[in-house]
Amino acid sequence: MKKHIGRVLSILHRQSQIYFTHALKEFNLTSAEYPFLMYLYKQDGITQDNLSSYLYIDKAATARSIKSLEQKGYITRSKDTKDKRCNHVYLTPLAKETSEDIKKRVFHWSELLTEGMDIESTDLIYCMLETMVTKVEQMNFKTETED
Amino acid sequence: MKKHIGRVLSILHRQSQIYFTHALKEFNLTSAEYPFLMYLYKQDGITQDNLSSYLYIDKAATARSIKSLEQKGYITRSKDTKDKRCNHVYLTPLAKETSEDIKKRVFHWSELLTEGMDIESTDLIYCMLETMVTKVEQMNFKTETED
DNA sequence: GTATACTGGTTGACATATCAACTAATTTTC
DNA sequence: GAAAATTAGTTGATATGTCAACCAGTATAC
Repeated sequence: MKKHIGRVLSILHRQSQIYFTHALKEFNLTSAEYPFLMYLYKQDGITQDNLSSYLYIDKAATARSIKSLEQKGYITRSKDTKDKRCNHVYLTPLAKETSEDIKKRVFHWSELLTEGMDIESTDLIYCMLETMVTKVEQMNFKTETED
Repeated sequence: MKKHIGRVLSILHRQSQIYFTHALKEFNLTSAEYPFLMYLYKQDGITQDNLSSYLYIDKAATARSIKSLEQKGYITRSKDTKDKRCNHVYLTPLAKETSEDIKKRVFHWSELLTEGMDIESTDLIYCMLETMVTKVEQMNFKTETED
């Protein structure tokens, strides 16, 4: 019996968007914006390009989300003094103050999904999903699938 | 160390959209449309509502994808004779002729992701992802998260 | 040093999905 | 059986993301 992993991955993605839309509403954040904040909590001051690469999000989408986060007061931007093409993105006090509450909501989603599962299984699944991501990184569909 | 499963699920979802956009281009199918065909291959003649429920896709999105599949000649629709609200969706000869080739492309994506993993692990991950989907099914964020 | 290629970021066009409002058909309630 | 509630499907507004084209700045080639 062949398995089709795409269906479940799509469902979990769509449902997570719905969850975050509601869970982050009180912070005036959307499901598209929070991933950038989450990475900035680990690496404040990185460039938009770094954010795009880490999240595998198109640089156009990154530009728009970062712009929105700036307007909402969560981040500021400043050009690199040496390489004037680069925008460095920094967390504002607002972002820092609310970080624990925001993170709590974000991790809650993972907890909901893995609730009741034993720790070995959840570790394994995280590990395997990460492996899949690194595999995807090495692919190049646009040319490969032209057969 | 807290884990955030959302990031990897999002990445895999977005990358799969990119893969399917290219892999199904020669069939004139999009990443949004193929999931409906996949389910119809198992259950020809079901209603749009059934498709929405199975795929956890909003009925509005289903309506638009089904309309597009109809225009492309992959499916036909007919109203239920007893319950005139329901649209039954049927595969056309075109859909049936191309089914094996389409399925091959779809399963190829799963194979790429799980390549090199042992069968016990992939079985487990499918099982756990399915479990997560059933969990999501029982949630109701819209009200729950209003705390 | 100038021409060429590449890189980071922005913008416009388009695809995909959700939500809300609506219609039409059906079911429930009384 | 008429009013009210529910259900299947459609449409409009909006959010998210990709791709392509573009600009400006940087790096490479000669």
